[in-house]
Amino acid sequence: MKESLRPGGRSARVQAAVHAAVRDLLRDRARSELTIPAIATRAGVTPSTLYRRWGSLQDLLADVAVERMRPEGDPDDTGSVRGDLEEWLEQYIEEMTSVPGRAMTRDVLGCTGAAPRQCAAFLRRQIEVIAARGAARGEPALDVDAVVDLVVAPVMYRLLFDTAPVDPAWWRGLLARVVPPAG
Amino acid sequence: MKESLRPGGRSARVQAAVHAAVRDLLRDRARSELTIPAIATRAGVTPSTLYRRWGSLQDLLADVAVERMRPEGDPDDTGSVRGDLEEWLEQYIEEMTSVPGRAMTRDVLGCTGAAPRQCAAFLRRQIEVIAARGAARGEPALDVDAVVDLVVAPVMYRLLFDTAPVDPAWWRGLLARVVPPAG
DNA sequence: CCACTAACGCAAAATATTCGCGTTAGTGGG
DNA sequence: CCCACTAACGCGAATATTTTGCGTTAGTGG
Repeated sequence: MKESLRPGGRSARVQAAVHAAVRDLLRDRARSELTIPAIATRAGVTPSTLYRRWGSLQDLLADVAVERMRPEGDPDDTGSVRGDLEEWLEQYIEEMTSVPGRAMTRDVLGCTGAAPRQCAAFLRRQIEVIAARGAARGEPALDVDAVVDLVVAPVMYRLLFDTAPVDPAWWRGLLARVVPPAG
Repeated sequence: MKESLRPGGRSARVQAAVHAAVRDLLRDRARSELTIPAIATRAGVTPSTLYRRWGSLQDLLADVAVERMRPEGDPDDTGSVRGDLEEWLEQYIEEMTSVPGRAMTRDVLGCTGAAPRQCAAFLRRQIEVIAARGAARGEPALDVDAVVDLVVAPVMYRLLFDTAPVDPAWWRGLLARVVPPAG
């Protein structure tokens, strides 16, 4: 994430070790035990390195969360825009409904940097890929803004402001408002 | 916020003093200077009181933010559901677009308690009031869920994930999807 | 191979957090 | 009104964390 002036060798190793340490501790230990000194010990570096490089635990967590939210590839191709969106949303919601998933989003929002914008960009990009594939197939144009505003945003709102699980019928209904069911 | 077992006298005074101290410091000082000891000094109490009662700075800030977001009264009555919503949204967005406004929402989301749910409840309640007034006037029923999902959620998404100002034409367009413009 | 310097390690100093214990002051019963 | 009870607070010691100065290490570019 950090556009380091010196991205090579040691810096990269330290960053990888720290990220791995955060992911490990985030899995094993309670959140209240997730402290900078603990992460530093696990990563084999001194705390001051983390303070200097990330500034605070919040910003470090946001950095790690952004990396975990970065898509590893394009959304699955199901043969139709509607199918692609449905598949992609289902996976996204499943990942983000879990307690650690919700925590990740909050970590992103709790930082001082550009993590939130980056995250939103990831989501939008995935939708754009789906839209582009649909266009190539000759399907009617997908309104990406509408998907963000009328589907992604309500889902995110639920995830952030409510602890209840997200009803599949509900978000499929949202999707149907933007993209008519295939077939 | 705290459903104290003993809400009277001293406890209430301490809470009021602490909330006031947070609001003051939040206005005067930079956010990085907003620390528990600083708040305690300003409020005239010892830090340990804050730690015992609120647990952490995050939870204290969330508590204060919830109080600031609690509506002070019903939305203005403009004579129509559409007008009420427009007026209410305009005020809400204006308040929340500012840097401290956005910070408030993030404070709410960064806590461990029920602040987010409480906040969402506030918003929903306001919309319900508008809906009830409309019903009493004989207007067509307002779908409160639709307002939350298709208007409030997208606005919140923008506020949280983007730093750009919110375009009035855009959110009025969202509103028009749910409530046709008043004739 | 060398000069340059970003990034790191280390340790001391400054701050923040936790905890035990005594005290204060709401609360409820007589 | 008075008293017993105890939640909530104050204080200070003990811990834990964050910050900072300075020497060292190791990428980077010539």
